Amino acid sequence: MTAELLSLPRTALHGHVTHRLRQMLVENLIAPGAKLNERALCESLHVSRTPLREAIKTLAAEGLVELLPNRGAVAVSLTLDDVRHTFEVMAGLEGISGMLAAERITDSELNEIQALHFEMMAAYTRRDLSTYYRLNASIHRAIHAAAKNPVLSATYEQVNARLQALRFKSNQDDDKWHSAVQEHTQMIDALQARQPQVLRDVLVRHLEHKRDVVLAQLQASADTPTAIHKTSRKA
Amino acid sequence: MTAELLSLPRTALHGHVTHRLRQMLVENLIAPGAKLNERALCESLHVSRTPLREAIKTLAAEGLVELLPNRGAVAVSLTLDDVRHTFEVMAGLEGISGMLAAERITDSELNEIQALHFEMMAAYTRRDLSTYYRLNASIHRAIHAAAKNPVLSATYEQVNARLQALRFKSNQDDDKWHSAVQEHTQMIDALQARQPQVLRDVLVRHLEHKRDVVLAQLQASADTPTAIHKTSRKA
DNA sequence: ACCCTATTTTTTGCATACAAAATAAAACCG
DNA sequence: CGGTTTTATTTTGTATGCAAAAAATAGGGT
Repeated sequence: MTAELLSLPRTALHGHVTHRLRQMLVENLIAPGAKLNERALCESLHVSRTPLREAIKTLAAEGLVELLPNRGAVAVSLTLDDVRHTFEVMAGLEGISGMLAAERITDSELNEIQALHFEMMAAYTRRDLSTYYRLNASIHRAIHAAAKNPVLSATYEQVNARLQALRFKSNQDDDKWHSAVQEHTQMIDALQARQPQVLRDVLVRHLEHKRDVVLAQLQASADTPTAIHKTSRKA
Repeated sequence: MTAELLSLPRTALHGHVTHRLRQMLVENLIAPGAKLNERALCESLHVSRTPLREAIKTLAAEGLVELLPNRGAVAVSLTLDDVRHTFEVMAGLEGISGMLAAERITDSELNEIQALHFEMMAAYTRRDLSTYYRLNASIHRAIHAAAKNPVLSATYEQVNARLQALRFKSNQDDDKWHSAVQEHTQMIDALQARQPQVLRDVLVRHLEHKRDVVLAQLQASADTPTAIHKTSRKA
C-alpha cells in the first residue's frame, strides 16, 4: 500500500513548498504585507531553506510575494490602483476567453454549463451563498476550458491568484447579486447563440461590476480600522 | 580566475543571473529544447549553484524554461499550437492595452508616437529593416505605456518573452511589410481620434497577421531538415 | 527622559557538502 | 559482435555552514 510515505518526497520538494505557500497566501494564512521569515517557514513546513527559497522565487515571479533586497520577501499588499490595474488585465483575458469559448464550445460542454447554471439559479433562489460561489466558479472555469487555450487559462489563473488573496465577499448586496445573476443568464444566452462579441462584452461588464464591489469593500475596510494587521502609516 | 574585482554586488546575485539567463534564452544563445546544465552555467556565469537554481525557478514561473523532475531544466520549445495559443493571449492583452491607450493617451504622448511613426515610415521607405524593427518596438512600447497599467505591461512582457525566443524575422515579404505599415497608420489614426474599439481591432488584426507570418516560418523550417549545426561544411 | 551611536543578535544571501537519481561506461553473457 | 546487466561517473536535489547586512538591544552624551 503506502509504504513509500517517507520515500515520496524525493521528487519536487520545492514544488510541494511552492504549492503550500501559494495556498497559504491565497487563503490569507499569510496576511498581505506580512514578512516571510525563512527560519519560521522552514520549521513549519519541515524543509530546509534551499527548497523554501526556491519556492519564494517562484511565487515572486507569479506576483504573490515581493522580494526586498537583503530583507527577504513579503506577501504582496495591493493598492487600490493595483486592484484596478489587475482587474483590467483580467477583463482583457476573460474577454478573449469568452470570445474563444463562444467560437469553440461543443454542444456537450454547453449542455454541462447550462446544467451548472440552473444549479446556480437554485442556489441563488435559496440564497445559499456558498453553493452559489462554488457553482459560479465552476461555470467560469468551464467557460475557460471551452476556450481550449491552456496558455490563456494559465495566465488568467496566475493573475487571478493575486486577487484571491483579497478574500473579498461579493453578492452581499442583494441588488448587486441580482444583477450578477442576470449577467450570468446573458452569458449562457450568448454562448448558446455562439456570439463571441456579445459574450465578451457581458464578461467584461461582469468583471467591472465585480471590481466595483471589491473596490468599495477595500475602501470601506480602509476607512474602518477593523483590520488589526495593517497599522495604517501616514498617508 | 575570479573576475569580480569591482564592488561585488552584495545585492541580487540571483537577480543578475535571472536577467542574464533570460537574455540568453530570448536571444537564443540557449536554443529551445536545450538542457540547462547547472555546472556549465555556474562556470560561465561565475556563480554557485544556489543563485543559479533560484534564477531557473523564476524563469520556469515565467514560462521560459521547463522543469523536468530530477532531470533539471530545458529551454521551452513551443509547438505550433503553443504559438497559436500564446498569440491569442497576446491579442487579448494588446487589445485591452490599445483600448486603454486610446482612452488615456495624452497629447504629448501621442505627439511622440506620431514622431516615431514618421521615423519608422522613413526606415520603411529605405527598407532599413533593423531601424524599422527598433522604431516599431518603440511605438508598441509607447502604446503600452500610454495605457498606464503596469500590471498589463508586465503581463504582456512576460508572455511576449516566450515568443521572442522564436527569433522569427517578419517583414521579409514586401507585401506583408506594406500591410503591416498600413496597419500602423491605422493605429495612429485610431489613437488620434481616441477610438478605443477601432484601435483594439487594428491591433488584434496586426497581431493575427504577425502570427500567420510566424507560423508560416515555423512550418517552413519544420519541413526543411534544419541541419544548421552539422551540415555547414562546404563541399 | 530623548536621541544618537555602538554592540550584539538575528536574518538573509551565497557557497559548499552530501545523498539520491539519472546518465554514461564497462563488464558480462549469449 | 549484440544485448543485457553491473559498475562508475555525472548531475540533480537538499541540507548545512559561513559571511554580510538588517534588526534589535544596550550604552552614552546632552
